[in-house]
Amino acid sequence: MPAKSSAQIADVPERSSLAAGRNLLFLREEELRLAQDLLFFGYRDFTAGADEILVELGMGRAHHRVLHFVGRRPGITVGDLLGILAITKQSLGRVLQPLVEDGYVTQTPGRNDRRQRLLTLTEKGAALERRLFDRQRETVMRAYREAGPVAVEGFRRVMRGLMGDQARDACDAIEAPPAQGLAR
Amino acid sequence: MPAKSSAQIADVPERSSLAAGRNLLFLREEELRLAQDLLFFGYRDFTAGADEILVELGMGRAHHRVLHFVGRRPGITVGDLLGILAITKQSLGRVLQPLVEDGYVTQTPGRNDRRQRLLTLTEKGAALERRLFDRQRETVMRAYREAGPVAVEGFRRVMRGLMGDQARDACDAIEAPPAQGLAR
DNA sequence: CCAGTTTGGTCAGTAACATTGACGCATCAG
DNA sequence: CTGATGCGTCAATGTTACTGACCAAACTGG
Repeated sequence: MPAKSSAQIADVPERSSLAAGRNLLFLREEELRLAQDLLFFGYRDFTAGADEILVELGMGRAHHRVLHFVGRRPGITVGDLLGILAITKQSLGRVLQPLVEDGYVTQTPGRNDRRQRLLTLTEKGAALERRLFDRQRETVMRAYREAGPVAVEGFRRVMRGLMGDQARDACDAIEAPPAQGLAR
Repeated sequence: MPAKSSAQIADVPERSSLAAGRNLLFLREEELRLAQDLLFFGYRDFTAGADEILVELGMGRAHHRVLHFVGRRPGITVGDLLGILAITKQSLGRVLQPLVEDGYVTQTPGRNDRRQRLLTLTEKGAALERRLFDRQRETVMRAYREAGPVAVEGFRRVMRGLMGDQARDACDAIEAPPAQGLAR
C-alpha cells in the first residue's frame, strides 16, 4: 500500500522552511481529504445493509435509529431520545408513531412522572432491531477483524474526537450503566 | 474511563466454556453496538459544520459531495461521478444543474469523446469547496490530534474495512494518480 | 390550591435528497 | 447504417428533516 504517509515530512530535504511548511500543509490537506472520503464511503456502506431490510418494511434509517437507541436504553423518555437524536419533536413523532402503532415500541407512563412516556421495545421491536443489528454486525465484524484490535481502538478514539461535546456526553450516557438518567 | 474493554475475556474465570462463549458474544455485541453509536454521532458531527454553511447558500450535503469529488478529480465525467456517489442520474442532475447554473462547476466536452461533459470546479466553486473543507478540517484535525497518529492509522483501516468492494475501488481510484480513469 | 413550567403530542407548511420509469438527443464504434 | 453509450429531462413518489404554533396533562414551588 503506497498511500501510507502519516506524519513524516522533515526527512525530505526542502529548500526552505517555508517550502517545508507548504509540504506539511499539503500532506495534512491530503490526509483530511482522505478522511472525508473514508467517512463518506464507510458510513454509507455501514448503513447500506440495514437500509435494505428497512425498505422492505417501508421504514427508513430514522426508524432504525429509534429502535437502536430505545433498545440500548429501555424505558428512555421521549425527551432524552430527542436529545440523543438531535431532531425535532415532530420529526421524531413521524417515525415513532408508526412504530408504536405497528407494535414495535410500547409507551408506558413514567412511575415518578406520569407525563413521561417511557419507550421500550416490544418483542417484535427487539426482533427487528436484532435483525438489523445482525446485518450491520457482519460489516463491522469484518472490518474489525481485518483491521485488528489496535486499529479498532484507534478508530474509536478518532470517532469520539469527531463528536461535539454534546454528542460525546450523549454517547457516554448511553454507554453508562442504565440506572441513572441521561445527561441533561 | 471505565468502558475501555477491548478483547480480553478469558482472564475472567467462567464456569464453563459455554458461559465463556456467551460472555464473549456479549462483549462482541457491546463492542458492535458501541461502533454503531460512534458512527452515528461521529458522522453526524463531522458533517454538521459544513452543513451550516450549506444551508446559508440554499444547498445541501449532496452539493458538497459533488464539489468535493469534482474538486478531487477535476475533469471527472458525469458517469464516473455517478459511480462514486452511487445515486441516480436524476438525483445528481438535481444538484449538479444548479451548481453549473450558479457558476460553481463547468462542463466541458470531452476531447476524446464529445458526448462526455467533463466536470471541473470554477474559481467560485473551488472557493466554496475550500470554505467547506476548512470547516471540516477543524473537526478532523482536532480529532486526529487528540487521538494520535497510531489511532489515525487504525481509524483509516477500520473505515476502509467498512466499505464494500465497490466503494473501496472507488476510493482507491480517487486517491490514485488523477491520470487514468476511475475503476469501471 | 394556583400559577408557571415541563413533557409530550399534534396541526400545517416547506424543503433537501433520493427513488423509479420512460424518453430524447448526440455521439461513438463496428 | 445500426446499435450501444453518455447525458439530460420529463413526471410522480417517498423519506427525513425543518419551522411555528398550539394544546393537554402533569409536575413544582409558593
